[in-house]
Amino acid sequence: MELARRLPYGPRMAQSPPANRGTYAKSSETRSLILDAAIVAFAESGLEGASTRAIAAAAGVNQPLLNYHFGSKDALYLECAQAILERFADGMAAATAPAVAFLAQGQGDRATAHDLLRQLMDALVETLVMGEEAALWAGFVAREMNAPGDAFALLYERLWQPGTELTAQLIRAARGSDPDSEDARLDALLLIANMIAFTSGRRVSQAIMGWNEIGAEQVAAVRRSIARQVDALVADTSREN
Amino acid sequence: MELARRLPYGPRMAQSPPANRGTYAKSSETRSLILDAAIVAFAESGLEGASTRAIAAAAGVNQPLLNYHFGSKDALYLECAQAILERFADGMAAATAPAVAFLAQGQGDRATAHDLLRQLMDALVETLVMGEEAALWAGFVAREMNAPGDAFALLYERLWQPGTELTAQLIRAARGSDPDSEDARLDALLLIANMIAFTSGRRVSQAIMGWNEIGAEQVAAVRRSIARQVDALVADTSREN
DNA sequence: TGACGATTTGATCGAGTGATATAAATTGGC
DNA sequence: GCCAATTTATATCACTCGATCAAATCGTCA
Repeated sequence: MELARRLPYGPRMAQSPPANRGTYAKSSETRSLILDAAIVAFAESGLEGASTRAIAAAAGVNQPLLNYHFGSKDALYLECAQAILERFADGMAAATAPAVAFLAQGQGDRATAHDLLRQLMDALVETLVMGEEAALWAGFVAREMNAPGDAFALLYERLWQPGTELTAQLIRAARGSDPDSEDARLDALLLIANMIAFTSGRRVSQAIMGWNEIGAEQVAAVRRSIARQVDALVADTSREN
Repeated sequence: MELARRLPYGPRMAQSPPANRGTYAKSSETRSLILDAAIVAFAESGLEGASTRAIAAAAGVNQPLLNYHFGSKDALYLECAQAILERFADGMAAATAPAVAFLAQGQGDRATAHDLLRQLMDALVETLVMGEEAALWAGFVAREMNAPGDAFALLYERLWQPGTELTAQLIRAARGSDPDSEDARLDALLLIANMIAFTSGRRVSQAIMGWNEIGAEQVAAVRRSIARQVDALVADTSREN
């Protein structure tokens, strides 16, 4: 896990010739072509279900090119995970940055924390439920969560852990409760888990709701339901049952 | 889908000798041995990831025996889905039966509906979060939800659709709201989605909560959090935002 | 333009897959 | 004990898989 951060492209260098890649213009273009196709394939079929030949065909290139550029199928899979992490973080930056800044400055008033929490969840719904390619990312992430593979440690450290921690701290700040409260962490987990209904469970949920598409109207409905949960979560300052 | 119900063992009969199986006692025993091993293997590795040789080895039998009993790998996979459905339904019967009876008798008071809803969710948490083999079922179901395969239609008709419908009707009854309310269905979906945090997401959640095990104490915490959600859900009778 | 390395290709290797065939051994109900 | 159902052992088929290699192509720079 720590090794993965220090040597993100490590395994490939060890066995492949391209030491100074990027000199040629077309090379990096082909690389991202393969990467995009691989993300789709891995998200839809998993590491074992997606064949390198199918990925190559989808990318419009030859099969040995995958190993030339990425060293191995496993290394390509890892780079897909990293690319997904980066793209997701970019899409959420507008909502996470203010929240992080707020928490960093120590004590703030509870109303602001409540607002930031609601905005964070709104952004999450907007990104995951509305965005089309985010549905692919969710498929990838859901597989790795269900059956841990090579990318599990990476996703845990850079996605699940910081995501739930940020949410939990906002909940605590909005409640004005103990900053070590374990309840807030559990509530954050369950709150975020709601998203799965419309990410990896999109097909099922869409069928059950009878929605032909998931457009602005549907996203608004989901957002309302989540917002109501957030309000109930924060309002409940007495934590004994 | 309709065909699947009328001919649950159809595809096998067409190509395999055992027309009158079940005559011998040991035969059915071996069958369930294979079935149990297959459920574990499919849940952990998926349809493509689990090989028939590995399943046979885990069951302690020969590989050709799988096809002798089930006709094909796909048919075995389908029977696993059916077995999971039955076992899950058995485990939930104590909670679903009163709810179904209550709803069948037309109008009941809202407090009773609220109670039944809470008991239904309690049973769901108890079965899915506490039960060990339920974690396997969840892995199987999560895969099929994320990437629909041969068992999708079966799971939809016998698990997701009736499950969310029952929950939604209880929510409506507890609220005293319009029995056609779309909001209740959406709320039911998100409520049930919470479970995923501790089924297919069990590993992640356990690490984040810092729980060494998921025992009675942990299940109680989850149950409290869910119960609070149910209360907030029902209390909110004004449905405009 | 020619040279040389980076990139891309076609062909192939060994391993593993699901399914089937065959023959023999074992089992259990009648 | 008969006889069919079940199980084992072994071998094989046709196929797909990831990975590798030599050769062809491409792009940059001398």
